[in-house]
Parts: sequence; structure tokens; C-alpha cells
Amino acid sequence: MVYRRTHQVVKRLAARRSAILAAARDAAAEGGMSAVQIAPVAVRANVAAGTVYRYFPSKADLISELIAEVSRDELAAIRRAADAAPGPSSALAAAVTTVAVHVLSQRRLAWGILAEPVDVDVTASRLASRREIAGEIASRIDAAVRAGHLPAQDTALAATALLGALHEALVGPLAPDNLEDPARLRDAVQTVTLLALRAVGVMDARARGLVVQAVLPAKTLVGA
Amino acid sequence: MVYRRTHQVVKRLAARRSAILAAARDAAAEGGMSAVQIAPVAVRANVAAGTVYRYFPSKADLISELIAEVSRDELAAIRRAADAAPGPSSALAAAVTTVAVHVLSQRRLAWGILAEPVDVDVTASRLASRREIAGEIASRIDAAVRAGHLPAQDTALAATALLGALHEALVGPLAPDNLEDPARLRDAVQTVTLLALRAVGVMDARARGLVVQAVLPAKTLVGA
DNA sequence: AGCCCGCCTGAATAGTTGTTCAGTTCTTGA
DNA sequence: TCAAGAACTGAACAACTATTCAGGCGGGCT
Repeated sequence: MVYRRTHQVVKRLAARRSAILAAARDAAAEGGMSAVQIAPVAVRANVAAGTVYRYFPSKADLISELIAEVSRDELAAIRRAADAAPGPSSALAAAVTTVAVHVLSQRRLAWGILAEPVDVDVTASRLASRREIAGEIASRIDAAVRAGHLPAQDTALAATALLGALHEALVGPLAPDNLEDPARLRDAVQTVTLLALRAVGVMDARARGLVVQAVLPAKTLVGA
Repeated sequence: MVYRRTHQVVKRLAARRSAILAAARDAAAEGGMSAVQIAPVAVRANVAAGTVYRYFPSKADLISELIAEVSRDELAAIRRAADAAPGPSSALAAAVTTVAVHVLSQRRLAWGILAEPVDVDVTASRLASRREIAGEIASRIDAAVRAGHLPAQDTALAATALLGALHEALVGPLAPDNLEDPARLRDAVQTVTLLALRAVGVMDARARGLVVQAVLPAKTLVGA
């Protein structure tokens, strides 16, 4: 055996893999999932089309990993925001606001990850992604229920419904289109957060209070 | 001119067009939008593939018309249910319940119409469909607001969010899977309707009352 | 009956992309 | 420097379906 992967080579391979993933992510953020085609992604990553297949068995695997990566980032952000909140209701508000802000700050990517038609099967990956995020929201709802702040309910279904509402209202085809304006963006985030909190049973007045509290820290996320 | 379309021919042409659309609808209901391919649809409709193109300029047009047709049916059902309700809040509850029941009774078709990846561009048609349904819901929310039953709000955004919540919770990939059972189906419909009503500001207790009232007439729709 | 014209057929066409692979280049260890 | 093998290249391949069109078929007019 006269050839072994030296540390330097391992690093280069890892860098290349990251570059391909990053290229895919950039392409998705710019042109949606339909722009994530092997040849263009390879060009972006400065490799040949064939090389992509040395790192990902198929396009489906590439996109699945992209979805998983974005999903991990989002989940971490949600946890960070919720854990920083003073109580279970605030945590729920923070979690919802975080989802809203994230989704809005990368609408095209979010749409691609969530719902855009793709020519390969990535349902499993999307399912896993939603399951994770929905699970996190569900556990936050659950905490608020246990604390006696909300009526008992099917938290899994509620979490799913909440995410559906956020996504449809903010990145779906009927989403308002003037969200470049920061003020409008904040309004939209507040509105959907308010809807979400009321949906799970928070009283209107209290929900309004939670919303403004949650939006303050979330504003810092918009820049990030 | 020695050839003119006789009445009989006109009828046959119309029947064939309907047959093709019905075949497409059946295919979508059975196997989702991916099953709506020209050749299989043509077989179902007892015509040759080429004939489909005498009635629809392209596959995109065929699917667009399918979407429009289903959308029309749904809109009519919503209006019927809402108009039969005694007051604006009941009407809203009835509208939401109707959407939920419809969507659940044809989950595969609904998923195809709403969100399933299609290999041709039908975004315009889907957009129009959502706009119609969302507009109807929005006007029902608006009526309840004007009647003083709900707080003032962005009704268009609220309607969009409501539909997103319904769709994601009932036909999305995280939707519960035991909905064949009528009792579970009713539970799911009630749960999401309750969420929707609370989201727009109906008090929990009142919302629960509206839900049970709305589900009674809607039960008859399940069979239809 | 006979001619005409348009509808219908379905095999062939065409365009799009994911995937492969033979040949080339680069890296390693002696 | 060189042999060996891994990594990379990119043009060719493959598969899938929407779409077309030349030729047949049948209904409509005189």
C-alpha cells in the first residue's frame, strides 16, 4: 500500500464536500430547489459534475443533506431562543418568533426546504426535518400546558398546525410581498406569532404582551 | 364548407373533454399528481395520447383546469356551509370545518392540488385556487370582526395562516395517519377547527361551542 | 352513394438532466 | 524519480415523458 490518505488530503476532501453543500445551499437560496442541479452546483463548487458523485451517491442524498443541515441550524436557533426565555409561555413565543424570523430572512431557501417541488424524492428528509422542528414546538407547548398556562390539548397536532400557519402565511404563495421593509417584516412576525399563541389557548391580552417581548430579542437574529 | 359540427358532435367533444378531466382527477385521487401523466390519463379516458392535446394545449393546462375545478367545488361547499350558519362566528366555524372535512375526505387529491411536486408549472393555478379559498375565509373573518365578535386584525394574513394550519395538520406529512376511523377523523376536524377559531380571537369556551355546532352539519358532507 | 374534412391514433421525436466511466492528473511512500 | 492507486474530469449515456404528426377513420353534407 503505497498511497494513504494523509491528514492534508482528508482536510481537502472535507473542504470539498462542504464546498459542494455550500454551493447547493447558495443555489437553493438564490433560485430555489429547481436551481440545485448537479452541473451548476459543480460549477459553483469548482469541481466537475462527476466529482459530486464521489461525495454524494445521488442528487437525492445531496439535497437530503442540505435539508438536514438547514434543519439543524434552525432547531438550534429555536432552542437557543426558547431556553433564554423566562418562562414556558415566553419560551413558546420565542420559539414561534424564531421560526418566523428565520423563515422570513431566507424565504426562498425556506420554501425550497419545506415545500418546493423537487425532481427527486426527498420526502423522508423533509419529514424528518419537520418532525424535529414540530417536536420541539410541541414540547414547548407541552411545558406551557403543564405549567397551567394553556388548556390541555393534542400538542403534536397543535405544533404541526402552528408550523403550517407560519409557513403558509410567511413563505407560501399568498404571503405578503413587501417584507423587505423591516417594519412590515416585524408586523408580519408579530401578527403570526399572535395568531399562533392564541391558537393554542393564550388569552388575547396576554398573547399581545408575549409577542412584543419575544420580538425584541428576535430582532437581533434578523441581521445574523 | 361541407362539414360542420353538429349538435351531437359538440356533445361528444364535451363529453370527451370531461372524460379526460375526470380521468386526470381519478388518477390524482389515486396516485397523486405524479400519476397524472398523459399516457395513463389517456388510457383511463379511452383515448389516445395525442387526443389529449386536442383538448388541452399542454399537460400544464390540463392540471391547471383540474385544480380550478376542484377549487370551484370546494369554494361552493364552503359558501353553502357558511351561508347556512346562523351568525358570522358560526359561519366562520362552518367554513373552517368544511375545508377540514373536504381535505380529509380526499387527502391524496388535496395534497396533489395544494402542494405535491409536479413536473410542469402550475403555480399560477395553485395561486388562484388558494387566493379564492383564502379570500372566502378572509371575508368570513371580516364579517365576524365587523359584528364585534373578534378583535380587529389583518384578515387576509389570518385566513392564509388558517388554511396553512389546516392543510399542514391534516394532509401534510406529519398529519396523523389513523384518520380512516370516523371517530378519529371527527376529533381531528374538531381539534383543528378549535385551533383556528382561537387563533383569530374567539374565546376558548365559545370556540368549543361553535366547533360542536359546526361539526354536526359537516358530518353529512363526509359521505358526499 | 360519394366526397370532404376534421377528429383520432400511437409510434416516433425531442428535450431535459441525473448518472456513468475511460482516461487523465495528482498524491504518496520508497 | 517512480510505481501505484486514488481522485478528478467531462463528454457520452440513459431513462423518462411530454409533445408532435403523418396516416387512417368516420361522421356530415349534397
